[in-house]
Amino acid sequence: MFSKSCEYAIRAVIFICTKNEENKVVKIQEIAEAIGAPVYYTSKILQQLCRLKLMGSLKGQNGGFYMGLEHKEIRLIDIVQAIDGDKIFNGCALGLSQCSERNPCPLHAQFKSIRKELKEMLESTTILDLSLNLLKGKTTLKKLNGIIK
Amino acid sequence: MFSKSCEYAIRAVIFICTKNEENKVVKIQEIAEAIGAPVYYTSKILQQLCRLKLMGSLKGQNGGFYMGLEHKEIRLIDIVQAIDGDKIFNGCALGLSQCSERNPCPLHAQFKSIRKELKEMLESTTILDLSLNLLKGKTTLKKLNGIIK
DNA sequence: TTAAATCATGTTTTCTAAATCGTGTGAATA
DNA sequence: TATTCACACGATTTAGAAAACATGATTTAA
Ligand code: FES
Ligand code: FES
Repeated sequence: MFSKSCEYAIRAVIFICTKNEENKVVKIQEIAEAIGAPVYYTSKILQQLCRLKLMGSLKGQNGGFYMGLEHKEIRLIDIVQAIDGDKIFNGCALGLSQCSERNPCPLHAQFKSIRKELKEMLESTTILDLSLNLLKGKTTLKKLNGIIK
Repeated sequence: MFSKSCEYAIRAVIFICTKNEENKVVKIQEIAEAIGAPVYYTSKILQQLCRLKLMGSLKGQNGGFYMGLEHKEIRLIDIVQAIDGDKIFNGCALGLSQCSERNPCPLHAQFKSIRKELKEMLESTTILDLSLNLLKGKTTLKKLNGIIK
């Protein structure tokens, strides 16, 4: 569904968003630990999001990543598009070079409604929503035993 | 969504099914050409399906692959599970080691309904259905220009 | 009976996503 | 101003999926 990079990205922004309640920046070490992802790899992904202004960063001592007021409206679809592009929206379910109404693959009709539902979900869900549930302890970013792999 | 192997598998079985109308076995060369996939790779995938009795094969001259009466009821879900396992049904959207109701990730609730719809689609769709539409020319397994990539 | 055709199987190579490394740059603080 | 901390960025390495190869086994037809 999503690439590994995209999964890490989503997990990371949700986590950072929970910390932002306290108006703090979060160090990459802490982020990576919290979401169970490789440190260097995670930092690469977050830098990409920073370039696209989907989040912010501060260098130097007391530096880190943050999601401020200007990022409160970021939605899942923004993260997914930033990392995975829009292949999940216009890619063919059977791998034809492109999905088209004009030349549909045998699965096109059935796939269409699923993709629509997925898209609507990604468009309507904000990172903030997800982070609030995480704060309330309703959801988790790690398995209880701590192993994510 | 699906692995490349799985995409090839689905395209192949649909194609073979159309030929079965004429009660013929189809050579791997013809199959690979028709679905725009690498010959050796495709044969490996089909052999896997044969072992699981999801299709049949004949060796020797005039040999090839076929889908007979005993395979008329094969559904998309059978192919997908044979090749990709059931990670698309019990894998977590955010890559946690496992999807669970007990310890849901932040996307679990939203993802659940989409996965349900996908599963129902795969369960209810037979390869035969898809092949009939292909025969009628309503759908295609290749882009018109022949390039699938 | 022999040769050609075709699937079966194990091994090797290639390609790309994923992960790591090394060095640079900016900011805080002493 | 010097030192240290933390992100930025390009380059490299690793791992696993995808693709190709080589050889074996089985059937048909000449
Ligand atoms: S053409 Fe395959 S999903 Fe649209
Ligand atoms: S726990 Fe992530 S989708 Fe169910």
